Amino acid sequence: MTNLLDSTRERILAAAEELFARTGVATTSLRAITALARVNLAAVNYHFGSKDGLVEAVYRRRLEPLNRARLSNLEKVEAAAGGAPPALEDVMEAFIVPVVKLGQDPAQGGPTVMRLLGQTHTEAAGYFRTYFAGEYREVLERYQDVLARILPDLPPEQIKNRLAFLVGAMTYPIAERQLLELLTGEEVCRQDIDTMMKQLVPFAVAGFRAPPVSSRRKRASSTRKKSSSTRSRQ
Amino acid sequence: MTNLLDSTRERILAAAEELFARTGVATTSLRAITALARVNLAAVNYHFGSKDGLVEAVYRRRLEPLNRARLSNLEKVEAAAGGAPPALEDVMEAFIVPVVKLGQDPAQGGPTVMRLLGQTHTEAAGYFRTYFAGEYREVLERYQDVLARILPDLPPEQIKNRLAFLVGAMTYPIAERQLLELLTGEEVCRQDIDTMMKQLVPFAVAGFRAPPVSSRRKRASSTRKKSSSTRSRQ
DNA sequence: GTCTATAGAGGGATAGAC
DNA sequence: GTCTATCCCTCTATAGAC
Repeated sequence: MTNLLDSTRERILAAAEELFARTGVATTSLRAITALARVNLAAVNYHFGSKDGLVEAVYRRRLEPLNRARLSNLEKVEAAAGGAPPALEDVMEAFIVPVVKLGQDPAQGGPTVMRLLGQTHTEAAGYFRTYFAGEYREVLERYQDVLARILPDLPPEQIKNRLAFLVGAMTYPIAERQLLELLTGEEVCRQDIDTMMKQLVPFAVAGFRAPPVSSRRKRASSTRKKSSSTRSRQ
Repeated sequence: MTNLLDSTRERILAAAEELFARTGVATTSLRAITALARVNLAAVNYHFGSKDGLVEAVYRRRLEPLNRARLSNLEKVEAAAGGAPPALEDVMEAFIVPVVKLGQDPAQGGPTVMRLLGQTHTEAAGYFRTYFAGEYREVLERYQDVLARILPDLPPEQIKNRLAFLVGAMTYPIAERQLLELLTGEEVCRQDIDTMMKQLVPFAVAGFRAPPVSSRRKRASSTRKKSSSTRSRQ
């Protein structure tokens, strides 16, 4: 625990995070990392054992506080509600806001981290499924439980699915900001991620409040006329 | 155009798709691809020029029909509505259903393609931004226009953002099925992607119908009491 | 069009001096 | 803890025989 904020260890972590976020883990070499960090190549193996060890350290440094914040936020929301189910909007914010905070605070990584998080799921798969699954799973389970109390008519599987939708809706725009610039004409991304994530809250709240999908029939309830042409072609 | 479905070219495409989907483009070597395809290593460069050429061909083969279907579906929905704005649900289905179809039809790639699509945005970035941007951009713009007519009170930037949320909500669960298994206890993924995507429709419809977020204040309208504790910690 | 053989670059890791 | 030098591996791409 030699913690000069500028120690070799820290410089490596920062450089690796930067490059992983920019071009992905697989395409980033230790040579590129140590060059950017202005540190010797062998230092990575000394401090982290291997490239995999470094990758895990980079992700863990950000994911742990993120998930802790999500859990503690949820506890606070529940406490404030007494025994009653908390407001759905509060729960959504408890989940989403920690990501925004992470991206706003340069000390926690700032905007760079956001892209890193976006790559988490694709990239991380091979590297540290075990750690990742453990940490993340607890968060999802806790949120699932609370959501089940707020939305008693929504079957558990549909709660899980909608949580997956939420994670995707949050991750993708963060990760693919640059791509979205190309695709949508750049104004989208002039706004910061901050704004975007705040707009995600009402979107997600409304999505969760949508009526459950009945399992056998395909949405039979509404009174709209169905334009059958929609279904005819691939 | 030698089109025996089992030509060397096709075998390479199939093997590459399989491996890209499983472990990503960067970590998949031409050696692994040609071994799986039971084809000579040099064949890749003969048929596709380079690894990048192969990557582009693999993605293009799936993305082109997908986006064409989205556009033609949208046209049909608009035609069926006469001059009036079509139903929001029809538009969402026009966008989402082609992905489901793709995943259902083994001839179009089947379940494998779904993971490939999930990696599209992260992976594709470096390879063929140009092609990708052109093709995809048209789709997003057309949907944007229609959505703007359906939801005249929602500012264009918020329509764009919500489209990004939708793409993420669709992409992530598809791409990370295996990860979701670990995280949520496996029942989620016993259901097929088919079911999941159908559940995405009402989620997205409700999300788009959520009231616009006013730009200056942070959601001042609702009558709920706000538990300020949510905001206190990171 | 298909194959073998190999060039040539770049990767991760480590031994051993300091 | 830091550095140099190097080992050994895998990769993409290509030349040239068939």
